[in-house]
Amino acid sequence: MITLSNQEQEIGKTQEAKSISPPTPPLSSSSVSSLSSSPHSPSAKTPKIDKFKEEAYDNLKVEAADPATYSECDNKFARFSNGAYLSNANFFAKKIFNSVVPNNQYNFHLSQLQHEQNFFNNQYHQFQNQLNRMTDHSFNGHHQAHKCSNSSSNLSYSYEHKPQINNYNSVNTSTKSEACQSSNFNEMIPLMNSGIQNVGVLDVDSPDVPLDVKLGFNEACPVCGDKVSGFHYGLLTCESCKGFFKRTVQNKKLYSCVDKQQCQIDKHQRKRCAYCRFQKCLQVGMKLEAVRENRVRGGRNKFGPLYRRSRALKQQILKQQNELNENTVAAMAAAQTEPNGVMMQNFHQNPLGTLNLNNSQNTNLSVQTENSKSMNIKSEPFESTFKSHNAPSFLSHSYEQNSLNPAVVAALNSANGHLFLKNASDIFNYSTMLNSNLPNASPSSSPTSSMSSQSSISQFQNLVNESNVKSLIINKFNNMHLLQNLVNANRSADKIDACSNLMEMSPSPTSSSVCSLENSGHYPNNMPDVLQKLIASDISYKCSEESIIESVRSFRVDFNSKDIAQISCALMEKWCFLMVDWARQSIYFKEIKIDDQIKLLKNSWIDILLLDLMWKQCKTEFINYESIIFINDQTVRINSIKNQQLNEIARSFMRCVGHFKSVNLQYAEYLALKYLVLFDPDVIGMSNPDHIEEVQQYVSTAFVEYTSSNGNQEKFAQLLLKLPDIKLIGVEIKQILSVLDTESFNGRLLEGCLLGEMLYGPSNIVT
DNA sequence: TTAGCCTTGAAA
DNA sequence: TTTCAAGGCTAA
Repeated sequence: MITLSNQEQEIGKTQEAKSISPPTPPLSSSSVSSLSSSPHSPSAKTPKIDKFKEEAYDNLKVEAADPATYSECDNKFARFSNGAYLSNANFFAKKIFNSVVPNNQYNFHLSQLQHEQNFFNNQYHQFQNQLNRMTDHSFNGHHQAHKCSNSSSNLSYSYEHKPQINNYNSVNTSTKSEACQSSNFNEMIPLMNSGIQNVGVLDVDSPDVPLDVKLGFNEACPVCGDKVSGFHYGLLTCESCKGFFKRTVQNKKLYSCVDKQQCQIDKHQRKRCAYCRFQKCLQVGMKLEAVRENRVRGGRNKFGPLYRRSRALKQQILKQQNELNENTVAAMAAAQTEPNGVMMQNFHQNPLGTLNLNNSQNTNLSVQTENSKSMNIKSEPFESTFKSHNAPSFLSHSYEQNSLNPAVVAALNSANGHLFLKNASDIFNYSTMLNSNLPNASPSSSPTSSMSSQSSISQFQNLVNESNVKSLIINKFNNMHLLQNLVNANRSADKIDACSNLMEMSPSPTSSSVCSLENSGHYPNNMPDVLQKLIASDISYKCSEESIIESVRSFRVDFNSKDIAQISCALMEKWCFLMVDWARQSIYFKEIKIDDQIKLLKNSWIDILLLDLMWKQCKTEFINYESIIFINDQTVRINSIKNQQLNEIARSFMRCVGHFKSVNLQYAEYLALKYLVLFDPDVIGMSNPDHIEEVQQYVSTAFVEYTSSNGNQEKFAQLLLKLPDIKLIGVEIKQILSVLDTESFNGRLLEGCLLGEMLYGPSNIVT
């Protein structure tokens, strides 16, 4: 039993930082402490913030499900005997989200710890950012003075039997400007890029190719860019970052940044700020739990499957690069025979890369893993990918033991939305202003509608109050300069014609109908240029999609089958490829750098899949909310899903669908939602986040303009409010996949798969 | 404190 | 037996 009393909180609060001067003063901007958390007392902060924090700390009580398994707990991490950690960020987040667990006692099943941690860390990061913004805006810079140490003082609790301080607070400010060259990101390049950007001339089988090149060890360290020396603490890093990470964790070091926690970390400047360096280590995915508490030397750790998967991917990539190179050479040779280089151009647009899914052509890749097992990847039939596993029944195994994640329920039911109402109402105001300024504003923007607008504000705020998470995500769109963009927006009149309402009159446009719309060039006369472009870009994908869907029709999802895990993952794998293929040919997206594409997709893949599936339901004229139509056109009754967690997810999913139906979600709006989800400028490590934000603004501006001009000024906000729900469903699904893979398949279910790479790559912490 | 090299030892 | 990711050592 671990109880945090007020007295103990005070212990944590009053301990003073012990700063040690760095060895090279001119370079150093960090101080280090091995004991304390914060040089600033809480009283130095603003009353409002303190009050909020007190509420968050109040009555915090943590109870391990099985005290015997609990081995260590300090002020930042509870460490359990199985090596799992639960950070105080999670405790904090649970409190913030007003956990539904009775009596504020949190019971943790060890198997859930790590999966919950990812979710809560993300929520915590977002909350911390909100807190910073709120403080910055509301208290005129008071917070700024303590910003670097605030992350320590926020969470300085201690526990009764081990009151030592150990701060691994992973709060971080997005370092948008620096290129984050994650090895795992690089791994995906050939998976998605069948163009010629990454062509390398490499004979994998040649004895002349050094082993390090074969295994990808010639890559840059994701932390500092130095040469990678091997897998260390979860991913490929250089020797120095390995050592730095080890020293920091083993010696429980505390760092602080004297600047803005945004120091650039590269090979030459990595010594300058230990705080930012360690934050970056965590950010790119180095694993605290890989540092051994007992310092036992030698042997291997539990990340074997992760490393195996990474290696298998590298092997696959090298092979693909090789094949791609052959294709490129062939295409270039062919292009030389064409007077105008037409073939080369076509190759760019629709290359016959190894993973081209624009048609139903099957691509078989045989990958030799390190243990010499031959593995079929991205091939058809998909059963072959998973056939070797004797899986226990999906329904009868681990998931039956796990109830719906209480934290997710808590997040949904949180009553703390008032903290962010300002942001939400800002969006509403934007929407209203836009509407009133539109040249073809709808009647609802007339003076008589202002009162209804006021009541709508209340309604809108009530909606926002439903969930903290909703507000957090809404806030991501808050800073978009919608009005300014609207003013600048080009609304081309030349594409408007009398057949304008054709698309809107079709609540369920089929691929063929959409194609015909595109071919005829007819769009609703109030449809902004940007949305027209989104549709036009989507057309080619949708036209080819039918053949792909046809190829997955053979998958029959039976929740009572013992092979449900394999089949479901195979279907999702295929679906992922479809989605990646869609993104690759999408306007705006195809123009950005491959590395950035990868990061964006890894950040939003599950949300995009969900939006696609929701749209599939919406297209159904007579929708049955008791059934879900899968991507393979199979209809599954929700009642037939006996697993409670999956059943709940399915119902949450259909509630979103119901909402979309009720507001009459249109094709263009569905596309706009996908783009808003995909183009997230807060994804860490983007080479040009400003451009991503710019695209997001284009789309959101057009979105607002369009819905407003259709007389529904609230629709944009209403649709936006569903994104957090979709995000949460995605989190749950990813959690299920992850637990299933690790617990039932020892990490082999998704090994070497795109799905696995999407799931397990370093998290893109959204700030 | 850093970072390159060495030793260790469980898993493959 | 080999591999390789841990921790240890130590010159800078």
